Amino acid sequence: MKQKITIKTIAKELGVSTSTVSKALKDSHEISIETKKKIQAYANLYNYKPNHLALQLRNQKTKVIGVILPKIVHHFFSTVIMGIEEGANKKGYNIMVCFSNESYKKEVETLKVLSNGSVDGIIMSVASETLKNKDFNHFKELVSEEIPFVLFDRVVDEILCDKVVVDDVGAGFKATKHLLENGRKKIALITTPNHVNVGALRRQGYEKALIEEYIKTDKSLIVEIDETKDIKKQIEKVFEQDIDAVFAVNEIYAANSMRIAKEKGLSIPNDISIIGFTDGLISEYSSPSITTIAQHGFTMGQQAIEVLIERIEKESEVYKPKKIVISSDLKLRESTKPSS
Amino acid sequence: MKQKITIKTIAKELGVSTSTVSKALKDSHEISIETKKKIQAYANLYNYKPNHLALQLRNQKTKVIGVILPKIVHHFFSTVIMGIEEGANKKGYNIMVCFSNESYKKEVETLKVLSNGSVDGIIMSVASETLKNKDFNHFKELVSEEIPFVLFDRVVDEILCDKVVVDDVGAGFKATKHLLENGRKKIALITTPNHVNVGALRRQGYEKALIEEYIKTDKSLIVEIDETKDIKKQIEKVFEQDIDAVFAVNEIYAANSMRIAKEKGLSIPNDISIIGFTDGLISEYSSPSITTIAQHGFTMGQQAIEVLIERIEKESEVYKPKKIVISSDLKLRESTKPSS
DNA sequence: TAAATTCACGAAAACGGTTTCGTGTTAACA
DNA sequence: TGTTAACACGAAACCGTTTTCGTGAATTTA
Repeated sequence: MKQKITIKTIAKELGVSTSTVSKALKDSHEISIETKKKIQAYANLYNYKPNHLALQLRNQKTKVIGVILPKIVHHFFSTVIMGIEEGANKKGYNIMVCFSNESYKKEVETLKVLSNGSVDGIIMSVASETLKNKDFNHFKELVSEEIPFVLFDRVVDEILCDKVVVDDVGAGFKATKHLLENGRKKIALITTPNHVNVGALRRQGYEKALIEEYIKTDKSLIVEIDETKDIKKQIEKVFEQDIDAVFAVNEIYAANSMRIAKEKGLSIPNDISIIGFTDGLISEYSSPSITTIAQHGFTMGQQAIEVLIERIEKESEVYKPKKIVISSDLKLRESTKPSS
Repeated sequence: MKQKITIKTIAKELGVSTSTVSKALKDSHEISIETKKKIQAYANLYNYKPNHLALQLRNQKTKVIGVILPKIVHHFFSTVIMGIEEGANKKGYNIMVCFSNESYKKEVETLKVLSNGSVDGIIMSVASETLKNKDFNHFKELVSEEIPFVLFDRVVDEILCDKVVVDDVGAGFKATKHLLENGRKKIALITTPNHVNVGALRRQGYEKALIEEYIKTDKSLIVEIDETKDIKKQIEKVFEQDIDAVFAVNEIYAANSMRIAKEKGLSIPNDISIIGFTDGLISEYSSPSITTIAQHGFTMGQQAIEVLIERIEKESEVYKPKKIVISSDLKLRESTKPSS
């Protein structure tokens, strides 16, 4: 890289001190107009840009927010990023995005890198492996260092920090209720293993809705997908039973379910109804289009960055962690019949 | 944030100089074993972490790569990010991701922020508005400052920097050829406005394939989508003509085309064949699934970060910009008949 | 025993800025 | 004419770290 022009260069070249240059560039009243003009002209000519690193070191802040996501090729998470980025930019922050790839080890490493002063605060969603291990020491350490820190979507309750989540229980309830109102009785649930808490919560909502209708949960209707194996095959099993609806906790499971239903010659939504989660492109563009729970990722991102920046900029106050719950909506499409 | 422990604190507390502490922590032979033990124990106890900002300032490098994308809620771009991130991490770099949101102004601003020393190099894909304006001064400036810089996918030829692109002409040719081999004659092309160069190149491939079969390009079969308006409506127009195939330059256009075809009662791939671009989830999960050109975003990301880091780390060499062309594959699925 | 080495550590500069606190010169005032 | 205030600028400290170059004491060598 080309040698950058610094305040020192300007000072030497113009025969003044660095303080004078610094003040002149800030248009300080301490400096005479001629000197300012001369310095500013020179700076402009050589395209002087203040070195951010030096400023960061002096100000003890970076104006950068670290974001750690389990994955990115994923509609929900990329929407959240958008929300975070928009909010961050508005307040003059940039974001540094990293991925854990659902791995505990990578999550720990990434967190270590980010927490050494590279960022002013961190927003993250927990890797599934971490949720499974239940090893949260890296989070505890972060909290004890008092680094501003917010968790979203996949959060861990025992960590005292700000959190932004969707009302997963409510969403699961809404989805199931809608199917019941369609007259469905044998509703399959395609979900994640129970350690992924959002999956567990959506399941609670599912069960709650069934109980309200005096239907006993039938464990054989519940499939916990192991993502390391063939997803479609796992879902196919539940189709061997006599089911009339599917509630899938994400788009991929919903899309797979629909494909299986079609292959079995079932008509959607006449013979079987399908509801997904995450209002992504698959749900929108498949045919029939899929009724889903819209998670409002963008809003989540916005909320997360908002509380984080507040935490960063008003670090005086007593620390009382906030939990923000974003409500989710049922987005009706063609894969379910409208409730009667 | 809690007051961080620094080398100075340790030095003062232990009654030695900062140089001694620094050396002790690096296990230098200059320091006696007892002193080293004492210092290391203390550092460990108080969980000392070297301040990255100070290191960056001293070393004049950040080990951070800036990435600017036009958008993120997009299968191709998020795949590229994955590739970049993986490659960067391997070499000890982190990535700072920003978005231009297809806006010229935001692109310029973001570039300015990143080029003040916050990053060691930049990878980006150009915003569509910039391509339309044809105002590339911000890139020229970057190049003149000799900041390592690579463009991918949406590149601009006149800028002298490393580039990673897919063989768009070849891809367009392949797709069209495949349709022709299926016996299709009236192939609609759903593309972007011509200023988006990837669109223009794919169109060249399309035209080339037609010429080889002595078919004259029929302008009425080509739709240049204006994304600020309703996409579906624009595509519907071309369906008023008697067409037997659609080549869409991205997933969304392909999905929309399929939906329209279905609504018109056309059977896919019997009455009409459809080919998309970008091998994303929509193509995979729609039914029928969509034959597409796979762009290998992950590979592109890997290649981009590889040449960038090479540029950063061997800045001695003479600057001879590289252009890496990634070949793309036709991924056959249900929306076209296999070639006979 | 004098000279040369080795050892263990510290002082200071450097990275690129900002900011506080002088200070010498000139102009205004009494 | 002496005092004061305003003006325009510079010296130096600071942010946290690394690294070069000393340096005094202890040890080895001649």
